Amino acid sequence: MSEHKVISFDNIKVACRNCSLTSLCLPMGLTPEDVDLLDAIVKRNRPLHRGDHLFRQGDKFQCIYVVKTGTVKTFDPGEDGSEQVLGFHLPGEMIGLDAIETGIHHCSAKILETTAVCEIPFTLLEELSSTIPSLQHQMYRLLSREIGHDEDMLTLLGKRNAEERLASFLLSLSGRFQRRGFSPSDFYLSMSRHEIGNYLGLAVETVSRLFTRFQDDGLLKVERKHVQLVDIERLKQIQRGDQAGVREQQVT
Amino acid sequence: MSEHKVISFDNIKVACRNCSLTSLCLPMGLTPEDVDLLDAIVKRNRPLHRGDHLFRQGDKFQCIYVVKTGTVKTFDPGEDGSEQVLGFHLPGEMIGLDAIETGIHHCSAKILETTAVCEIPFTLLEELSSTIPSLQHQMYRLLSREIGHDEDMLTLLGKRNAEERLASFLLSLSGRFQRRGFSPSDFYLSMSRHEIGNYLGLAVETVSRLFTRFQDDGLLKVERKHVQLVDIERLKQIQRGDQAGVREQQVT
DNA sequence: AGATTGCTTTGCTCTGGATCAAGTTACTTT
DNA sequence: AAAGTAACTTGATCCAGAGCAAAGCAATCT
Repeated sequence: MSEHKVISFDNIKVACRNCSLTSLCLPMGLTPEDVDLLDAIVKRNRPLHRGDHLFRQGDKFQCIYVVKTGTVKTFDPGEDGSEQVLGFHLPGEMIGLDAIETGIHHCSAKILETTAVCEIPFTLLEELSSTIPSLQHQMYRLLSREIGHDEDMLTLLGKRNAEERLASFLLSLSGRFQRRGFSPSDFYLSMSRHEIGNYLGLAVETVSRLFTRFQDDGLLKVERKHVQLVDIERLKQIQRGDQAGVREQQVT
Repeated sequence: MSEHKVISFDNIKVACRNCSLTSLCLPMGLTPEDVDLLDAIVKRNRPLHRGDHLFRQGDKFQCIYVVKTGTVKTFDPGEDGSEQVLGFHLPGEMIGLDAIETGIHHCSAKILETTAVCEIPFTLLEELSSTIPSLQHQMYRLLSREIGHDEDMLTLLGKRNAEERLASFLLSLSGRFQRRGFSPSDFYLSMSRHEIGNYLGLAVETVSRLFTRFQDDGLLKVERKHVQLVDIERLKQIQRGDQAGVREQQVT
């Protein structure tokens, strides 16, 4: 019964230069000719479905992936199966950069909702980047950004409490949606409470309780996967640990 | 009274090709000629002293640094001064990769003990790397390694308990010392208990207590900064959460 | 030598979140 | 529609590790 009748992406001949993600994943300063060269090595595949693996830890590293639509989660499965979620990847975000060093995928990547990805053979990308300085530059920037982002996460896990972590998480999503032209205050979560907790180093129950509490305090509205951020300012205060946090006591 | 009479490194004309760190920081597959080119852009400075800043968060990013001798700690000072230690860098390790993206240093770097560093102007390195494919490749690998390492830290902070974290930390140092030709089981800590705790997301007191407990259990000997790992095997068990942990109960 | 300062250790108490244990609600499948 | 299953919520309890306070020790200064 694969009569899914999904929109086939095969016939969509949108080159990189026309891709709506250009400003997110492509180097600024590439000439149209350069973009065509890059475009030529990018493979566009049929959409993947929830639960599919983009790759698994231990797989040979061949390609860098860029999310076009949908969401992908990356995680370290752990010897004993005690999965650690490493990230949730939205359209325009790259996946697989941690595999360059060893040539073996260091984490696994799983589709959270119907997703289309671009696939870029790394060897070709690398060759191309040595002939196009601005592409090389962009690659360095992307890798560097990833490092910076991971460092932010280290601070989150090392220093922030549960409230601050969830607030940060929601604000991060909010900002990323906004940059993609979606509402920063009204969106759907494509990951489960369990996955959020895992990502933030919290138990599912804690995440659930915090959602309830944030809602009771008028910071947001949640219903299942649907979130509406009502008071972003106060969420930002919580994020930076601005004392008082939720349950703002009336300061006399 | 700058009559420090420190060993001047100015007259040490050790080129990269002769540097003992070659296998750690230089690309495999660079021809001797390539190494000379790289060598030409590397600046070698006089040693820095405990407490000196290599750079501060917010500084303009100009150079990548490589530790030659000594130890450097990187950290995010945090708005409110609630420092988060991001890493301890031993000889052969690179610093500053997270600044490429924005051109502004994302974290600060401080010297923990008298340290010599090589300074590589990034713009020159970047240019050079586009003419030497194997150098470019090595740069990608180094950046990727950093990402992989940060991801490992995320798992450490997100999933491991205090014992597992300290064991991991000690084993990481042990391995890195070994690769540099030093004893893997007998070394000095150049960072304080406070800094270790901060790095591992633990309170100083917890770190101190764990050292005591590990010692009581015959895993290691500590005296101030001096550590001797006595039972590395058991430390590895603890690291991977191999149940029983310390206080191995007699299993009848 | 004695005093000052800054780590580090140790004991005691407290708490944020984990864990355990039921429910509850929403999808799927039949 | 009923039944099953997976995700989520909520309540109750517990505990690893934080925080506080007070020594203990080294290293430096006077």
